[in-house]
Amino acid sequence: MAQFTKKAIMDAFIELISERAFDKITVKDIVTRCGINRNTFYYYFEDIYALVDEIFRTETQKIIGSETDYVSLQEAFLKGIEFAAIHKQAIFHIYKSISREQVEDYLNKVTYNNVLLFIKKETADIDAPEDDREFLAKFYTHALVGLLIEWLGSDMKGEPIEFISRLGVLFDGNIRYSLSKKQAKP
Amino acid sequence: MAQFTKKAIMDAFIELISERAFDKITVKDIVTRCGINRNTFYYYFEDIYALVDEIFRTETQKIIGSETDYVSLQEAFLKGIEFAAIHKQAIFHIYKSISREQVEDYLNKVTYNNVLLFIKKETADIDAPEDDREFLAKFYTHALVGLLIEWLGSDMKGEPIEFISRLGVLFDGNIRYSLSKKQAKP
DNA sequence: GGGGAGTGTGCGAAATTCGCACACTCCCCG
DNA sequence: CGGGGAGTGTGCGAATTTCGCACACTCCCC
Repeated sequence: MAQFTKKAIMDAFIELISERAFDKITVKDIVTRCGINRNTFYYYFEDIYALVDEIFRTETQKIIGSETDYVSLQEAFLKGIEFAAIHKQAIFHIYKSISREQVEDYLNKVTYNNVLLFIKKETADIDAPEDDREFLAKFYTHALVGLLIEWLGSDMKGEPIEFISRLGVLFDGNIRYSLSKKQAKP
Repeated sequence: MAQFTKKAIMDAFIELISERAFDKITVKDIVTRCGINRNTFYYYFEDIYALVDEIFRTETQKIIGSETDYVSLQEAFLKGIEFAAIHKQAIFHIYKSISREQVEDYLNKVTYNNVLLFIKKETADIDAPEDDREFLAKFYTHALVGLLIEWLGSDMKGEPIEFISRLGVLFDGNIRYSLSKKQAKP
């Protein structure tokens, strides 16, 4: 019940997708790589898409569920972009050949969660409704993910660190200001 | 039949032994760490000593079986000692609390194999009996392993690279000389 | 239009993993 | 000294997982 096999299948796919495009990967390739029976694959996954789905879900969970306590949002994003840079090939292959939608959805979820967490921490002392924080988080999420997607589209040119430093000026002070300004209205 | 579980058990032990001494590690610790039933452990291993044994055997095989094609013997040993430095804690705990014999045996086998391989390559053109090459390999193996054991005993003080560079002068030219000298006798 | 490669499914058999129970040792503590 | 707790190793049978084999189906290429 420890399902090491399931993990092995997922790892094998992650390996393969960083080597070649999705349409060049068969179920047989996957099971051969981890030395198991083809039927065992189908025991765990309905098909190869279900596998990709599960990988996205668990990878997202790894980040969302980790409750990482970053000092700044920039730092958090740097980590994220570094991760993206390391898995450049894999992300690129998935993005190009499987599901742009899924990649965007993944980035949105992960980003939104981190942004919201950060905003809540930064503005804990300001008495504003939750809705406002969530709206603010959505705003920044779309901005960031949009930039990330562009970065993906341009074959990830440029260093992550530069990308991040440019974001700096947009964040510092802005979030607190946005929230308290709305609050001052009535 | 892919036995991912067995590997997980071995990995868990390697993790644990790098954290604390052998006599502080129970079977329960191991199975808890990889989330399996205690009986599953006994399905694969007779006891914890059999596990250690197997780990030594497979780790040895990884190196011996890899037929690594090093340019020089020094380079090969540097790799080995770097490996030892990385797994410092684990090797140290095993060496101190389980089986000095097993560690020495492990080092001897791995070292002998690498040395013999190197000697054969270096002296392929010299017409000497295999016995002579094997004797020469044993000689150098004991010398090197002795130094390694001393290094282990002294808590692995000093940088691996220094250790290796000192060996350099002992090797260059010496091996060919030793073998051809014997050959010139009759 | 036939063959090769890949997919997805349906078995039953084999292998693996699990939970539970038991006997045994060791060691600590009152 | 005696009991209790923690760890070990074993013996099941049940549950789960993995495998091998067979089959129907699609797609594509020659």
